[in-house]
Amino acid sequence: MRLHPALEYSTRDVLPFRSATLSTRIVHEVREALFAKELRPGDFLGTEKDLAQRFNVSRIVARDALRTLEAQGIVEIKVGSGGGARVASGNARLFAEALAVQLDLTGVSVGEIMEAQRAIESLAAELAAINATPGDHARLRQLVEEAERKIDDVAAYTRCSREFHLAVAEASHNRVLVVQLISLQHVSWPAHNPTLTAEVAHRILDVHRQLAHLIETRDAEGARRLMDEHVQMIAGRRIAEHRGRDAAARDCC
Amino acid sequence: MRLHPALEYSTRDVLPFRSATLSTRIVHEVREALFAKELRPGDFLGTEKDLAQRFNVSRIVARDALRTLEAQGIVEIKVGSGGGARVASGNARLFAEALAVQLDLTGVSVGEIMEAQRAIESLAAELAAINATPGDHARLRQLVEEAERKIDDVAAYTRCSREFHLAVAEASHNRVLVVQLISLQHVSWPAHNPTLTAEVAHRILDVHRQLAHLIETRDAEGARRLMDEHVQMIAGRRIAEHRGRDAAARDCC
DNA sequence: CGGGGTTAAATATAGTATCTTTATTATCGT
DNA sequence: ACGATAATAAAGATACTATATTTAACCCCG
Repeated sequence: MRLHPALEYSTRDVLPFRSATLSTRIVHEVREALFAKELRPGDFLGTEKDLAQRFNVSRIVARDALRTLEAQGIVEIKVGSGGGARVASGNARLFAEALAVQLDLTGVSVGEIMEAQRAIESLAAELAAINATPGDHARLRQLVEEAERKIDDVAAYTRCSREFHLAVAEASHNRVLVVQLISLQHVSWPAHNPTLTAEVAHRILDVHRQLAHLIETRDAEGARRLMDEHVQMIAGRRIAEHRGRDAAARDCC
Repeated sequence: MRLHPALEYSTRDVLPFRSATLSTRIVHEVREALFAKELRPGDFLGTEKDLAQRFNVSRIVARDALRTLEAQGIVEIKVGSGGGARVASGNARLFAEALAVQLDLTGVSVGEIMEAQRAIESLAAELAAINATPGDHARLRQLVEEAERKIDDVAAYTRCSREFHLAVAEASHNRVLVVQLISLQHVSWPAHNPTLTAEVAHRILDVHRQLAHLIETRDAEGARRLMDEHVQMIAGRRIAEHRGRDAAARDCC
């Protein structure tokens, strides 16, 4: 099978000094080729054996490089005939998890996350009012109705609410905002929603309905302001929940 | 060397079905332990051999898992006596590159990136006006002065400008905003700045000076508005540059 | 002679085992 | 306290077996 031309002559530049390990060199070359547009999603990178020969290393090294590239979402690996490594297309979920891990390791507070989320979602609402298509409008209405039906099932209602926020971001037609919101939700959104009372649920539903309406009537400034306010309310609840959880942990442990 | 207790009994739950590969199972268990706060930065995970024994697999599998965890920034690996895998602390650079790759693979436009950057930086300026310490104020002033000295050296001036924007984000004392800005700059900031004229450079410097002043006088609303306007101006320039580059590519190829 | 489904061969990763080399740290002796 | 030495652990190489997947050959049937 023919290899992608971007890697044809990659061994010509003999390594000046080994930048730590052999596999990192391979990883770097592939990444650079990607940024230089010499590689595009779907391109065939080669098999373990191919890469090993091309870079004049053992298969272990090639394998290490592929593991790293795979973990970074740069390549997809398939086994069997016709298999091997191919350049992946974007994968928001993978990236969202990477951010979640980093935020966890950095030890950021809920407050910091919610502040960022406010910025992202306010802009998303503003742009949604400008860019949303009739299809987006329908989806937002549909999600509001679904949440209304599920208002007594806390878990389902919470999931539905999260979907609504994501749908607003998607209606903005800005994929950066979508990716960023997914990753922040991954960290900030509660799996169970212990402090959700019926009254709060109704208030949230009402805001969502208004948001859908403002977006449909293309009131960008109104949508922005309402979303801003709404996320601040959510932030307050999350921070309070978090303080409660910490207190509970102190009590029981 | 003692292993971290979070991994002591991880083999008790026999695998119900192999979720694709053995190494992914190890990766998942470590990640879950991380999110469950059973593992914290600095904790010792074990050596390749340790992990292999613990999960009852060969060293290659353990190694695959460690390569993946390393690529995701979850662990750091050291060779030699006393070496092995340890849980890493946050690494913004690593994450920024991950976002850059994903945005590249997804094929997002410069416009989308700059919109998101506007949201992030406006909020950063607002929060900087509220949270900045005297040390932050000094750093901002210093960067403005440095840029003033380097105004004739395009590359140095561009670098300095970027530093200023990052310093504002750091002055917000919100680490999420810092991480997000680093990653967006990684994609949007030009290495060379071909359309930067002396007049534009002076105008930018002036805005930076005003921003530093508004942050120092704790005018949150003013800082926010000025930054918003400023990033919109930058966005316009980047988009124009990009169109120019595309046109040039069409002409020469 | 043509089509469709089954089987077999080819291919490539997943995983195992054992080895050498190299980098780093810990230890021990002076 | 310092320097040589031993111990440790990853980096890398080699040669396997097992398993999954696709391609292609084949056979049967219409």
